[in-house]
Amino acid sequence: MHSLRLISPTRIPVKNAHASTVEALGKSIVAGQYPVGTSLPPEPQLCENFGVSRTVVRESIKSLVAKGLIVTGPKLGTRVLSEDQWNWFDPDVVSWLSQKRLSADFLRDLQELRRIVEPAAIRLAAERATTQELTSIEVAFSGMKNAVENGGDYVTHDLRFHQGLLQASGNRMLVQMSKVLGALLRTSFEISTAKKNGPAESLSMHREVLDAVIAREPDRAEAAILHLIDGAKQDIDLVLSSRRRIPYIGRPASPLRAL
Amino acid sequence: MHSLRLISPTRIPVKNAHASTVEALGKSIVAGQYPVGTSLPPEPQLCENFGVSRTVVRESIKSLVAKGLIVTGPKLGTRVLSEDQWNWFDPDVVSWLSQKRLSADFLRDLQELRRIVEPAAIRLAAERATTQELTSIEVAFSGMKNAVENGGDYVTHDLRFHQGLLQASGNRMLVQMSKVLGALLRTSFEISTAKKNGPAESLSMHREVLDAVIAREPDRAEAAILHLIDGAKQDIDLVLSSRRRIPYIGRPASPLRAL
DNA sequence: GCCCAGCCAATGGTCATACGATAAGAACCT
DNA sequence: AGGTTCTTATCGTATGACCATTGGCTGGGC
Repeated sequence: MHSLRLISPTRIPVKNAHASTVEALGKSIVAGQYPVGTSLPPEPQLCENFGVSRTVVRESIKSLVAKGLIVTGPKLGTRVLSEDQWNWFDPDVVSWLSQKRLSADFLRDLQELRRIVEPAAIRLAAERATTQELTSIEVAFSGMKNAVENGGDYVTHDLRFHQGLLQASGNRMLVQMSKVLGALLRTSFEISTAKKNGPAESLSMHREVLDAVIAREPDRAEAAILHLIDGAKQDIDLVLSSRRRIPYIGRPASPLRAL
Repeated sequence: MHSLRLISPTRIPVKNAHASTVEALGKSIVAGQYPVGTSLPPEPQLCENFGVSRTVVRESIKSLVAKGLIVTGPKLGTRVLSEDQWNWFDPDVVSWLSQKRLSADFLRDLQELRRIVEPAAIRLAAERATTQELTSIEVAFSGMKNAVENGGDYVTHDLRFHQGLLQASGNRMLVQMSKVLGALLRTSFEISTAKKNGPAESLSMHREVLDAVIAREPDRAEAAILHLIDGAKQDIDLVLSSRRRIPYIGRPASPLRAL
């Protein structure tokens, strides 16, 4: 049995039993493999499915309980809770959702949230951002600019830019949200990046946002970010309407690439 | 055996080993008993402290890991993560925070979040609330009114009122947030309720909010809720400034009662 | 004296087994 | 048919053993 473990040549994908079990179970649940209200297979069955001991299965289940996905109890088994009980701000849950169930609903909710949170956050940032935080955002912008001019990973720097803004709001709740919004941002960035001149076009808008924050002008900063957000919304809506439903998509890295 | 169940008037205190261990550990951590970066006592020690088996301790730890409070590793021990890694939207974490560490920072962040989220949510609610959702809010309002006139639990109905509004926004993220904002709402309600005529005064403001939503007038609804929120903020600020620091408070049910 | 390599032990990670506790559903009695 | 008891599947808890990882110690070499 031990020899099996040595077979895998790559080092990274080998996560410990607990982590991979949590991920596998979590993804199956958010993907809808076990409908809400039904029970997962009993523990011994799961042990067999995943090839791990009951200890690992149980600890994994406890992790998912902590994230609000399921409840457990003697005789009632491991029940999937209704979606509004899930912890929609847990980074893992959101990550699984955006990988396994990138539905129009989910994107709409996220888009709406972004339009609420980011403008408010940027107002705060324009008032309280430290020079250090501003520098960090400036660096992200340079990365974006460089990616446009010389080619490179635009999306990553774009993400850093927006997360830097939320960070600069100085509100821990908003910072936490940046982790969640990352899922949406990545998706919308990939859509708009796919458009011709997408990055080049958005680059100037980002510059405007950053300038306004540096100038400590909340109103201007808010207007600029709204401009950016609504542009992204248009891109997403366009894609969503062209395909009636986008229920389940498997590709982790770039879920909407196919569109 | 059945008779035993009838004895206890309160349902809560009887919890299983896992739940109470998670709660005890979680509260100690958010209370700052184990400073960020340090390690908790090793598992055998915790077993002894809580009088449970290693199984329970380990599963509890996994739950806290899932909430972002700690990380574990061989030889590392169980390390407390920095606060910005915590899941600030986990209902348990927020509940522990508001019970064990009701700091001015925490209240300020929550207050800020509320002022961002609730007005936006109410705009959405004014546009999309179903008659059923409106009825549920109306019921909550009746409860508040009744509490003012005949005495009773004002705060609970006040909470239902606001959570009903977020629910009516039709956005799952905002609904999730209502669970978190509950912590702030409860606190601020208790402060303003303590004021003379507090409830009576706020009752008419709530009426105004609800009327605007029913009339489907987002602008009016937003203005009304802002009025309400800023009133609450004043109350909180007043209390906070009268006492320079409110670092740690133990009373779970009504943390600021003493003020 | 300083630095690096290699060993060591502390601690979490995993496994196996046994038994207790609970509640859904069946069987039973009235 | 209705309620009550019983059965039993399933999770909850406990125990003991061993594996795996990693920080720190130890010792040797430069």
